Amino acid sequence: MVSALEAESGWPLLYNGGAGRKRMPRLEELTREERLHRMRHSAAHIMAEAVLKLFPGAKLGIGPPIDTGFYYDFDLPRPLTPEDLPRIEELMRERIASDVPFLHEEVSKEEARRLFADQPYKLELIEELEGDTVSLYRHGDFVDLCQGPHVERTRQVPEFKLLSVAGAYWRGDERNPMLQRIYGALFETKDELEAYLRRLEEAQRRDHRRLGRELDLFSFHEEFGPGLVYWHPKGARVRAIIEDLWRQEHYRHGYELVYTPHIGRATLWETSGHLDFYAESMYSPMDIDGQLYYLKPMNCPFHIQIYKSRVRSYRELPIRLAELGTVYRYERSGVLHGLLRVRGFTQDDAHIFCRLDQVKEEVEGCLDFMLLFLNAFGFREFNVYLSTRDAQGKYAGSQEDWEMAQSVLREAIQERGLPYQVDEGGAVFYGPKIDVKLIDALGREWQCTTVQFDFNLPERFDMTYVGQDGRHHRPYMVHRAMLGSLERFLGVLIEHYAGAFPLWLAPVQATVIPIADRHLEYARRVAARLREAGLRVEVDERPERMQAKIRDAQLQKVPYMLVVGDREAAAEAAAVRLRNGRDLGALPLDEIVDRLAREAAERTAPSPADE
RNA sequence: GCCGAAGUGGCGCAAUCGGUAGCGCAGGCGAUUUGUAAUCGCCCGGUUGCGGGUUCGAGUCCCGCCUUCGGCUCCA
Repeated sequence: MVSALEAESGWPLLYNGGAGRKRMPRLEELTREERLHRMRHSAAHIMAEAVLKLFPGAKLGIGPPIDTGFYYDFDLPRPLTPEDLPRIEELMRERIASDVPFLHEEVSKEEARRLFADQPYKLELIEELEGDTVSLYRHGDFVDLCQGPHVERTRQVPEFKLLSVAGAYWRGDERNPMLQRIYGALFETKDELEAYLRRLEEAQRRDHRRLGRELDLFSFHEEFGPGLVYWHPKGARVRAIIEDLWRQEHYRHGYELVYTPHIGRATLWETSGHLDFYAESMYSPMDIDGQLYYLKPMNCPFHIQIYKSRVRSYRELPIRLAELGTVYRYERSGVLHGLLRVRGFTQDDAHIFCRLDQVKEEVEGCLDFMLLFLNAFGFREFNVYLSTRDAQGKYAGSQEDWEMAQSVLREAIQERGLPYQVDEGGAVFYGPKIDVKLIDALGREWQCTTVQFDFNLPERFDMTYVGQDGRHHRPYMVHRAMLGSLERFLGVLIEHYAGAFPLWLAPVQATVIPIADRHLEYARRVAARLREAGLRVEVDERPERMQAKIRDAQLQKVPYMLVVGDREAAAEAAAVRLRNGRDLGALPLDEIVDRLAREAAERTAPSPADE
């Protein structure tokens, strides 16, 4: 039986073949998400068809939609090069223009095996599918194992662009063969696609690796060790400002700061269990007087020693120990990425040891502290992930403790009105955790804050406190980092601000620009006045033209340029120019000092648009 | 670690078919003393990532290694 609509359009509008057929909803009846999903998925099929045309022997992997487009994985006789992409795009456009329908069918597994006889990856998928039949989608001569749904006709696939070729393991498992993945971007309208491509370019422009060099913030010296950061004076300045604030705020929030060694004997790491479950990330030991010492990948065992240095009473809990602790971890060479993934980094680490009745308040304290602190850097939006245990895994700690901890974490998130997702089974074996990802100016997510329960280490190190009842009790332990690591956080900040740090963070807050040599002396006096007010000021004394000095200060993203010539010197003033190009004209020196000092003290975090 | 691409003065790039490694910026020196995004001239600077090989001759071709970039995997 053919419906009127089907008869009219000339192709079967079937969504589910066989029993329970229903009409495939028209695109305009769907939500934007559903439409995009179909369009991207269909584009992936069309791309697979094109690749198959160019490489008749190609073996197909999978080709799903993703949140900016689609990809498809192929096993090909030769490596793809970027030059192949336009050719594939061309074939795709031809197919889209031909406007053939997407047809859905259900066939028996047996038939599917025949159909995909020369497609080993598809055969593998067929075997793993449940039921006796499998679902196929066909357009033109191309057929793919696929649940769908798809668009009705190829012409409904809108603007797209193939972006890149990359390697990808079959089914994401590194023991499997490496396939070639083609990524494409696809949006409903040309404007949206272009906006997305512009955003990619913008991200490149903000790349912290590039800005780090241009603004003289940090460097890497690969020949002497990849993944190891060298902070230059200006980058170190920004870091020091953050660290100072961090220390100050920790004291204010009831933390005690500690310093611990960078190495510890093997026995420490045996007790902590790191040599069993974390050895892959640890560097080879060094022999000191016949004893093996390891560089620390974590600070926790050291903080535990401080806790254990004497008997603890329930009265002293909670004990909150915080440290900017530098750790070293082996990361596989292919994963290093600027400041965002390094081999040596400084965690803004803290460990809270407390009683059961204090757990909730402590977790809430962590979240509130985090919100307060990250707000100072202009981060207002966060995505929160709650990782819980699942039924299968092996976990340290009792069932009751886990339930307590998970509900405490959940309530803390909910009470703060933070949007969150639960990652069931995402917990590490020693306890449930909250991960907070901040959202930067480009809408990207960055993992920074983490709050983790630990039911393992207190046990392993036999930590105790003496309770009101005079008996020994096991304290609860919470690991917590707010910024994650200073290296990563600085990398995120650089990209967030596109290098244009707000005044309070800017390594150089103002550059005084004398117009001619005869203004040098006055320029120095201006700088001295500002420095007295605690501001970071430089005088550009180079024998350059004023225009060149302005340009350089601008490129260095210095917030304030203070131009001084005859008129300003006579009036005890400076002509104020902002890095966004705005010219405030000449202002009295007193007013400038007040204005800058106030702005710096307020730690305002203006939107990166000020750049 | 795996797949692909790449590595040429500090930075960004060029060099035909294998035939004398160039340019801009930065840097140094000199001149200029300037009013809101680059003043002019001169000069210095490279064993072409490292090691082998092919060749009369290698930045260019071949092999190995290192590193970076884009992904994958990993991220206790």
